[in-house]
Amino acid sequence: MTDLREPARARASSAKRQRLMRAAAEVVHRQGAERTTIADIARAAEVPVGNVYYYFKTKDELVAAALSEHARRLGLLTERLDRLPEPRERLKGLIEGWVGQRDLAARFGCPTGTLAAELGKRDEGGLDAEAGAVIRLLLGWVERQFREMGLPDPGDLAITLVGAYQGMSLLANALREPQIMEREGARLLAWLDALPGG
Amino acid sequence: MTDLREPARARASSAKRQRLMRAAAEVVHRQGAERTTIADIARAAEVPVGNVYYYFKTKDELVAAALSEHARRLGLLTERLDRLPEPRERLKGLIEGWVGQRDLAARFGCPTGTLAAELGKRDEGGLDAEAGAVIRLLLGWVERQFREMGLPDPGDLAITLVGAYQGMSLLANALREPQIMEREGARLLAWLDALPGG
Amino acid sequence: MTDLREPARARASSAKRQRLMRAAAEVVHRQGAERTTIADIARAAEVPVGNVYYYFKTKDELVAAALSEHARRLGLLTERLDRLPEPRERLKGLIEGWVGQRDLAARFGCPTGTLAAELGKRDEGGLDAEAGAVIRLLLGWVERQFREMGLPDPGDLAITLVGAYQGMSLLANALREPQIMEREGARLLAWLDALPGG
Amino acid sequence: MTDLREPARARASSAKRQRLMRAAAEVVHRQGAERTTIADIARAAEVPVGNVYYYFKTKDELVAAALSEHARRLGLLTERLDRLPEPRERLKGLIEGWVGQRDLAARFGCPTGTLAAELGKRDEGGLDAEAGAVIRLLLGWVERQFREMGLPDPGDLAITLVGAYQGMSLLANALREPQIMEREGARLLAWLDALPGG
DNA sequence: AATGAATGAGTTTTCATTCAT
DNA sequence: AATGAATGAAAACTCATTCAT
Repeated sequence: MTDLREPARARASSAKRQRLMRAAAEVVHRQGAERTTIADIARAAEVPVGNVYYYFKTKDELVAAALSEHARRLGLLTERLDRLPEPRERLKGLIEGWVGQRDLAARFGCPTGTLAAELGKRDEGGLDAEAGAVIRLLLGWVERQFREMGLPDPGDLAITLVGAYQGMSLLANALREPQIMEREGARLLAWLDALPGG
Repeated sequence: MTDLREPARARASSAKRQRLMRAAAEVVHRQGAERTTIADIARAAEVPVGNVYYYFKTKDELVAAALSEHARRLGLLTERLDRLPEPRERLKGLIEGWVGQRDLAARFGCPTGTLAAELGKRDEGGLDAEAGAVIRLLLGWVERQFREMGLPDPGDLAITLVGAYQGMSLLANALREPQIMEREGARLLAWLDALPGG
Repeated sequence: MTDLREPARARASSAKRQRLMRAAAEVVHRQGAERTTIADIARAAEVPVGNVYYYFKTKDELVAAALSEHARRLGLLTERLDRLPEPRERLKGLIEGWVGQRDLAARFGCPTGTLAAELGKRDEGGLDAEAGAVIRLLLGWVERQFREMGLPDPGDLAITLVGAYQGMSLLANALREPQIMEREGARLLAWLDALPGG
Repeated sequence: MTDLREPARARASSAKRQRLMRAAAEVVHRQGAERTTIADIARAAEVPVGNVYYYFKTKDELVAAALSEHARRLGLLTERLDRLPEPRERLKGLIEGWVGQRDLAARFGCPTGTLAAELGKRDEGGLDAEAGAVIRLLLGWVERQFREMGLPDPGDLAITLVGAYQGMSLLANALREPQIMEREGARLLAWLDALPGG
């Protein structure tokens, strides 16, 4: 009775599109892009298969949508972390976030990393580049924190930190051992603390 | 006409089996397990499609064969490295090997790591465990070197080193930047040198 | 605000209907009935897809509309030609009109002829008969000219002339050679001139 | 018991491929390329749908196969006609062949002509050119006969004759009147007889 | 009348696996 | 052991038509 007059159609459509994006992100994370069928995503989003194509013209567009959903979530996370006063604290918050996801990571890996690995095997479509772009978002944010700390080669440090995350996710996943995330997370926190800078 | 025919069947079969394993390793590395068809592997191995099933009863067995081919190669590498007198030198040799593969890694990632990531999304077949086992081989060897160096927590150190390798491979691949392998490789070498122990 | 709104609905509907008919004629000529989607026509007519069904209940009705649009255009042409005093001149005008369309014909064939050929393969819906009817309009008009010239078997002559047109259009189209229209057109003009009669 | 030792596989495969080509030619002639499904052709050839793709990788290849089947049949016809001593007699034989097919033509048009018209609406795939090539085969043969008769502009005469055939087929088809084929056939025979030359 | 969205049946295509020699 | 061929179950995608306002 309150917002009923807002454009119902646009709302519904938007909502469905969002549902599809989220379902795509989830299902693709769990099953991989190749093993995920449109029907899987449609089912997860509770949308009839035929209707999916009204919102996304091809399966690749849905995979791209999954990627931007991950980018969006990354944006939400960094936005929250940006409220912390110290860059070092922000980075530590990031790592704690990673460790907090250890069970999911040990089961399915990093959503963006595993997707990038899978898409990297293609030589058409350009989806691989889109996956790379999402990872670059993360790298960029991390680099900014290191720069703000006044450290030299913040780009390299970002590669090291994000690389460690990707590596520990992959190992935790391959060995199905969430504890790897904990141990490596602790090591990274200590490493951060040992770094000089503000 | 004398000894040439004796083990003809066995020999031929063995040779073909090997060709198929190697082809599987190569093609799966480049295309991913899911996007690789039996026909792709057969073509690469120059074996008629129908004949593949004489050697491997299912596609999964071929993927497993690709994994053991990677394990075999890892074995060859560590065997060679084991001839070095110092464990620290062996580890440095390992890292140099990784960096030497930077272009391949930047294009297709680590063969075992990307395969493990892909297979990790399955919940049937147990191939994921086999991928994990290959990675464990590497971890075990690395751990032995650290232990031989007399360092505490050699298992954790192995996770850190191998994790760094997986992470830098993934980033190099996702961003298509082989230099990442060089820079991170240099960092790892310096880290090794800075470690105490024999 | 006075008379502008009176027949607003009818007027608007009429205009849209006409736009749709014309778009259907054009697009179907270029793409063929089967390859043309309702959305194609809607887009060309700048009418929202859902709205098309207000004016035409089925796709077949739209194809029929394309046919009557062609009939209408034929009517305009013959009306204009009918102002010429001599039937022979009218027929020559007709041929000149065909030749004038040589580039379009070489690209897409005769609009009615190719549509008749396509619809002729159906055995339901009766659209094939409607296509035949449009061709009969042309044949009838041509026959009247020959009759007015006092020639025997004017119906057969009409078949010959219109058949020559359809044949040259098809060949020009199949070979993508507009010159065929010119050469055959010239031959037909000479043939007409050589015929006896007023 | 006679030819049993000929390579059974090759024979079977060849036979099936031929069956598919013939089925494609027939069904596409009757239904048009666009309205014909792979399943239609498979059914007509009594081949399981999935197996069709062993012989033809795409539907377009099947349509191309239909075209070359028509070319093959044209070759058989002209080969037979070439045994006639006089080029004029050969051409008359050609026309008689056309008239002999009047019922089929009145129902479905000229197989090659209608297919060319349909394919001419595409702008990708190059099938339109293949259709044109088949028509060129016919034009070339006809032109050779006119040339052998010592007539000037044999190419133009060929266009006129083949054009008349295509036109009369189209009209007979559009109006569903086989008699058109007869009347126009008779006219063409008379026209041929009236031409000078050997 | 108008319109974005929804629906579902149909079509092409792929491919692991099996079959028949 | 070897091999071309066969099979059938998916899967992506299309589109006429209908629906809900």
